[in-house]
Amino acid sequence: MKIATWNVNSVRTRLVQVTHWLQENQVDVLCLQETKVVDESFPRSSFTDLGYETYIYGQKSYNGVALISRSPLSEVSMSFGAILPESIVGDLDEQKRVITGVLDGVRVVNLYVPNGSAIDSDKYIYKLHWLKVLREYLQALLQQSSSLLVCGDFNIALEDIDIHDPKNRSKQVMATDAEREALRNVLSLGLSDAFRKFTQEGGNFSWWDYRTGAFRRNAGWRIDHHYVTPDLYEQAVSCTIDTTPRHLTQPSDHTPVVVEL
DNA sequence: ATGGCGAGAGGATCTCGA
Repeated sequence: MKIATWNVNSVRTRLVQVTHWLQENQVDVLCLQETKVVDESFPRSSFTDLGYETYIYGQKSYNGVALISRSPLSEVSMSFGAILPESIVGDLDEQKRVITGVLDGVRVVNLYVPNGSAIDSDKYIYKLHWLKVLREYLQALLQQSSSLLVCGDFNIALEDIDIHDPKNRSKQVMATDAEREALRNVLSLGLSDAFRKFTQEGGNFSWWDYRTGAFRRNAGWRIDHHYVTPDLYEQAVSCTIDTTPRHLTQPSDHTPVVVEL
């Protein structure tokens, strides 16, 4: 089973690139983030024409996630509120960032973690709170299923080797101690980084800033991840970053990460 | 040290991303 995660930065702008990639890379589930489109306007037929099922959860202009699956998924749900009580979720579901479904006994969770903007901003506080609620959400899912694959754009580089230039990282959003601690607290549920089963070296990134020629310089960050429970970690046979789409003209600033179980 | 680029909304120039 192959699962891919890709923040496409607008599914409509990237539609040709995404469908082409899907034809070249026969993944079972493609997890999209930042689709940036309401459900009524999601380009479903481009995917159904290729034989894929679409499960979408979008909003106007911002955020939005989708599962593109070769086989029908079961137990599909969107939002924290589908699993957790309103008293815990509060208003977090106003931003569409969570979708999940089950394929062959594996629960796939597709996340678009908040960016956080800047330290000391309200959005940074929001991000840390969101990660606390994420832990509750995943804990609830783990009570239903022991095989969990949590992937997406986490907007966090967990280790210094996940950043091209880690100096000053303590002041940089996506790399602060508080963000890393919040993510490690999530992973303490029993989730491990599938990519690090196979690759220990730095210099492997999944996002490069559009500005300053960051991709040419490989000045990137590894912030798109596949975190899996021990059974799936054992089953994983590869986890790779496909930089091919990032070379295209008018690319997303992220590139796909693929895990094979 | 700062800003760089790109997308959406809307119809000039904002906000937002990371």
